[in-house]
Amino acid sequence: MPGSDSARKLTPREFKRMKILRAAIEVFARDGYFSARMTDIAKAADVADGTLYLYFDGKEHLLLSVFDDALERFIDQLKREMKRLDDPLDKLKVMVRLHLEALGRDRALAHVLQIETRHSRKFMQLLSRGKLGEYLSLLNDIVKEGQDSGDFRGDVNTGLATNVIFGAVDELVNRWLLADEPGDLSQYQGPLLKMLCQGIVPCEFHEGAPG
Amino acid sequence: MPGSDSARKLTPREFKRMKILRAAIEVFARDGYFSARMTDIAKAADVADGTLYLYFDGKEHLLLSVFDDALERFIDQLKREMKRLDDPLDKLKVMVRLHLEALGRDRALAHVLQIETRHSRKFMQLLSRGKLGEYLSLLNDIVKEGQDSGDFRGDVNTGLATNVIFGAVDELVNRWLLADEPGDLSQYQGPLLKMLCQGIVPCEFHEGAPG
DNA sequence: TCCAGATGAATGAACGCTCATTCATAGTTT
DNA sequence: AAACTATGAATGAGCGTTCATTCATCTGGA
Repeated sequence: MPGSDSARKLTPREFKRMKILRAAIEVFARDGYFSARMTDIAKAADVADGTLYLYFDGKEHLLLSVFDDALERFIDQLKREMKRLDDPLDKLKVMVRLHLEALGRDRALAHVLQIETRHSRKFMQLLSRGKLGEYLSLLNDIVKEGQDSGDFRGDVNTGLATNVIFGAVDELVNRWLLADEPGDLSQYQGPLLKMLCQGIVPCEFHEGAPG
Repeated sequence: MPGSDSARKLTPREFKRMKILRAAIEVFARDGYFSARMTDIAKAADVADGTLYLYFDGKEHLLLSVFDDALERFIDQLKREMKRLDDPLDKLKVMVRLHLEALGRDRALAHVLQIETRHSRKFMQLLSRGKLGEYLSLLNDIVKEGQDSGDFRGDVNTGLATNVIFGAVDELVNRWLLADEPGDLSQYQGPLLKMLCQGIVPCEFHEGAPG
């Protein structure tokens, strides 16, 4: 179901573009970027091979478009939700929830975002400086805000904290992708946040910097 | 420098095998698995194309061998170090330190392990059930031991905690791989552990489960 | 309403290039 | 000279991309 995203009617061209993107997601997820064949994507989109090139510049551009399209949607949603909230911890909760929900809802997309777009360093760098960078920057802002307000510890490096949070969520999604019997991804939201907030060592044992 | 790993002399055959593995690491890291050409690996190993097939069953087997070889070495070292220690927190520290040091020492290897071996789900599943699974299992044991002894919180799911720790380390390595000006990877060991142990929220704010 | 002509989106067979792999030959050791 | 190891040019399958052709739709004159 392509359905209702921004509640606006799609032109025939936009509709076909989306059909191709959707097909690309399925095929990239099933076969992997390099093994996936343009012919198969065309077949899945119910479109001729050549048509792909009327909508996208080539295979690589198609993959990039999948990524950009998905992240743009997600970031827009995120920004909208953030406006309603003040408490940094609430913001963090919502961010993690949306992240897990968005990917939990669409395994194929999750696979493409998590695995297929990480092939070459060059490619990753492109992504990092684009939409992914924007996403990380949003997360970083939340952490910073929490530290400034005293809701979060001030004695951990902001960038490192951002890194740990993102890494934890990211890895959780990865493990869910590899699991034989997946279950609901967003069920981990609560426990994950608890661990990120409180750490693994009970308070009474906390000392200065370890190591 | 291939150098002194198990302090044993290598047969000529073992030596050439290692030379090929090393070359494969460099070329896979530089070009990515799919773009890398066997010819280039042969050239880098100073060996003819056909020779590769006297030592490995093909391109995919070569990538898998890089992974297995590196992880086997690492796991052996880890097990040796663990024997000397009792305190779970010390074990965790050492594990994180060795992880960061091993990859920090060899960027090309890090790149192959982090990026190139994650291409297809099928491939990842193979890895997860092999050496990578063994590594995760070691980490899981440490967390479990700490929880049983009361050194770590018992109220977080063991698997999830393992996941968060691994995800955090893994993502840290990823960001280091993408950085323009890398710096020393193991410098983050202390801060990373601190954050994993204490979380991001000060003790006085801790409550029951969030969400 | 009907039709001739114009438009450009869609098609898919064919092209051309890129490698992974092979194997006939050459070299080296015992 | 036999047995083992290495070589690297040749092979051929696979696949991204192109482009000559088709076809559905639109236009406007009768």
